[in-house]
Amino acid sequence: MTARLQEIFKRMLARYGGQRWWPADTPFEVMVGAVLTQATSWTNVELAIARLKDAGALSPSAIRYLDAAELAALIYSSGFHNIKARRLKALAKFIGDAYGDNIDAMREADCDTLRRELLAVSGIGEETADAILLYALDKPVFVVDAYSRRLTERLGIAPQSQSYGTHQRLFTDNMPRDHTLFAEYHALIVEHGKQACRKIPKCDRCCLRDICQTGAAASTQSNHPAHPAK
DNA sequence: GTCCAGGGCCTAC
DNA sequence: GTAGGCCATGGA
Repeated sequence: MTARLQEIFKRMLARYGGQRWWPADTPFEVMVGAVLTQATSWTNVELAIARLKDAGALSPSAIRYLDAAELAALIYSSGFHNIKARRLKALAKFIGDAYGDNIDAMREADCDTLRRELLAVSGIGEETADAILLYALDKPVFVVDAYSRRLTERLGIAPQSQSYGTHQRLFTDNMPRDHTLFAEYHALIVEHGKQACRKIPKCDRCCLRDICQTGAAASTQSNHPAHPAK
């Protein structure tokens, strides 16, 4: 499995180049983006982050200070604005209460402990917590999302229905525990998903088409159904 | 007009 | 424990 995962990484890197995620100026901006992108396309999130920046609201204290309705208005474009406003305030409160708004202190904290703390924050689930740990705090955790589930299912590596932890261990147990590698791998999976895995005709240009179980190549060789909707 | 997007929470069963 | 509903906008 290790060699297979490395081959997949190598091909995507050659095809798409280094992604150098996450697109943000500060670790806290990464955290905000991780919450806002829940079930939302990144373009909508960018609009919301730009408005938060303009309002000078991209710090834990500013988020705490803002009225929930004001915050919801600023992040309107990201969808679920009322819920996400509550989630951002809960996250900002946690950072203030537990770490005194000191992001460096969070970075130095024990990874497992911090993950448990983040999961206890309302609105932070496993994927969001891991995105924060990996991209904002340089912790070596792998982010499992819809893209990685879709990819591993199509490559016949793992069924999409696997639990989050099982899916995550597929990568963490078979790859060097390096946050830079995990960040790049996940970013490449997302880029690959956007460019090559969403529409069947694009499979012709997919760098993984010869090992894909459900792609165009596979479906022309058998009666295998084309890509599942999600 | 319809579908989907870099989830998570809550409720019912 | 798990399936389903809900939260919601913007782009394709």
